[in-house]
Amino acid sequence: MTEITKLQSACSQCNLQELCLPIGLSESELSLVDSLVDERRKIARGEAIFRAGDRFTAIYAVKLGFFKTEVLSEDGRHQVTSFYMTGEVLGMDGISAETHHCDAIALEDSEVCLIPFHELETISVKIPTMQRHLHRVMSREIVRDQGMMMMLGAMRAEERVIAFLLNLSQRYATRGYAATDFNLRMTREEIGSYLGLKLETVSRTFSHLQEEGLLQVEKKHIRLVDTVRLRKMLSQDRL
Amino acid sequence: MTEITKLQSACSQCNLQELCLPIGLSESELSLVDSLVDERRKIARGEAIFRAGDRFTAIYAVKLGFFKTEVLSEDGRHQVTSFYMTGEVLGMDGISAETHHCDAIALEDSEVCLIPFHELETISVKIPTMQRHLHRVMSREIVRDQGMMMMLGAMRAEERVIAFLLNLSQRYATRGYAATDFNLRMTREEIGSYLGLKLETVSRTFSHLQEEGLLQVEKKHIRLVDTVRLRKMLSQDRL
DNA sequence: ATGTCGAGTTGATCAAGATCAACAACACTA
DNA sequence: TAGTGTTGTTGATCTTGATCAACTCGACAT
Repeated sequence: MTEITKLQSACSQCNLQELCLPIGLSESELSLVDSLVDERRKIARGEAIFRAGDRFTAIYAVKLGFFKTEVLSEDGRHQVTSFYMTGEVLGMDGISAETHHCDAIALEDSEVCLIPFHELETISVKIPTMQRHLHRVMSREIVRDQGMMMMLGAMRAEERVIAFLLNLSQRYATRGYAATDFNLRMTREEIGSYLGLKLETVSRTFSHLQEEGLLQVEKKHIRLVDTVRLRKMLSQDRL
Repeated sequence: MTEITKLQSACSQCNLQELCLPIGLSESELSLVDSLVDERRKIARGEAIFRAGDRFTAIYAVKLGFFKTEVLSEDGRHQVTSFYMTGEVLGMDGISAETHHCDAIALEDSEVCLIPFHELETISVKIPTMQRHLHRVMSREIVRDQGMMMMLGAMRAEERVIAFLLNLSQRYATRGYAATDFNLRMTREEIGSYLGLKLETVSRTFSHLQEEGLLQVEKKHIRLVDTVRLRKMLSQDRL
C-alpha cells in the first residue's frame, strides 16, 4: 500500500522548516538539504513506517499525520512509547544498533519525509549548524523520555492523564492549532498503554475530570475547560 | 571540594578506551582526542557533577565510580532516572537546551573525564568515525530510556527488581567484574525511586526473592543464585 | 433491516503495592 | 560511651488502579 513519491516541494519550500530545520541556513546550505531529503512516503492508517528488527537506514520527519511508536518485549507485552505529530522526527532509536527497536505505526493517513541517516551525517560535517541541530533533536528525545519516566514512576493515574492532555495541548498550540479543543487520534487503550494504565482507568479519569468541570469529553473530542486548574493539579498534588 | 587535575594518562593510554571511544581510530586521530579531553575531575560521594539548571558545556565519561541522575519536578518530587558506572557517558540531556535537566550525583568517590561538547562537535567533523560513535552513544541512551518506560509502564514490582538486578549484573560482567556477586552502590530508596516503587517494596521483594532461593541479600551485597530462573521470571510472567 | 465488531463507559470486586508504624543495625559525633 | 541520624526490615492496614463483566453506541457489511 505504501506509495513512494519523489518530492514535489523541497525542504526549502516547506512550511515545516522551522520545526525540522535549524534557523539561519544559507541558500547554498538549504539546497544541500533539499538534495538530502528526496523522498516522501505515504503511510496509510494502521501501517508501519518501520518495525522492530528492521534495518535502520533513515529517520523520518512527519510531514502530515500522526504516529505512535510501540516497543514489544519477547513475551508479547507491548507498550506505546511515544506519539509523534506534524514536524516531529522519529526513528532515532535505530542509530545505535543499526536496527529499529520499536514499531512506528500511523494512527491516521500520514506522510513522512525520509531522511537517509548516513547522508545526514555526511552533510552535518559540511554544515555545523545542521550537526548541532541534529544533536539537539536527539537530546530533546532523551529529555522527553526522562520526563516520561518521571511521569510513569512518580505520578498517579489522574496526574498522568492531565499531564498527557496538557502536553498534547501545548504541542497543538506550537503548531498553530487550538490548544484547548482537539481530537484525539489514539484510542483509550493506546493512551493507557502510553501512560502505564488500563483503558478503563483512562476512561474513568476522563469522566471524573469532566464531572469536576475541568474538561469536556465526547468520544475522541477533548475540550480543556480549565487549564489553569489542570496545571495546578499537576504541581500541587501530593505536595 | 571538587578537585580539578590535568590529565595524567591520556585517552590513548586509557584502559576504558573500548567503552568510550570508537574502535579503529588512527594514531593521529587518537592524539586529536587526547587534546580534546584535557581535564579530569574528582567528585566526592554525595557531590554533583552538575545540577538541573546548570549551563551545559560538556559531557562526562565515568573514569571511576558510580553516579545517579535525578530529575526533580517543580513540586519537589524527584526521581532517579539513571545509574552510571565506569565507562558510561552522562550529561547528554543538556544538549538540547544548553541547560542540564537533572542532577548528576556521585554515589561513591568518583572521577570523571570532562569532554567539552562543542569541541567534541568540532572534532566529530574531522573524524567521521567519532561522529558516528557520538550518535550511537546518544541513540543508546534513547533506547535505554524506552526500555525503562517499558519497565515502568508494563512490569510489576517483582519483575522490575529482577530486571534491575540482571541489568546491573550484565553491566558488571561487561566490565570484567563478577556478574553474580556485587555490591549495590545505591540505597533501597534510590532503587525504589528508579523503579517507581517505595523502598519498603524493594526491601520486601529482595527478601521474597531470597526466600525463593533466587538470590542472597545482605545489606548492599547481592549474590544472584539462580540467574536462569530469574531470567525466566522476566519473560514468562504474565504471558 | 440485522448482525457483527471495535471502541467506550460504568459498576462490582479484588489485589498489588502504598502507607503508617515499630524496631534493629550501624555509622558518626560529641 | 551515649546519643543521633541514616538505612533497612518487617508487620498491619488502607487505597489505587486492575480485573471481570455488562452494556451502549456507531460503523460497516450483508
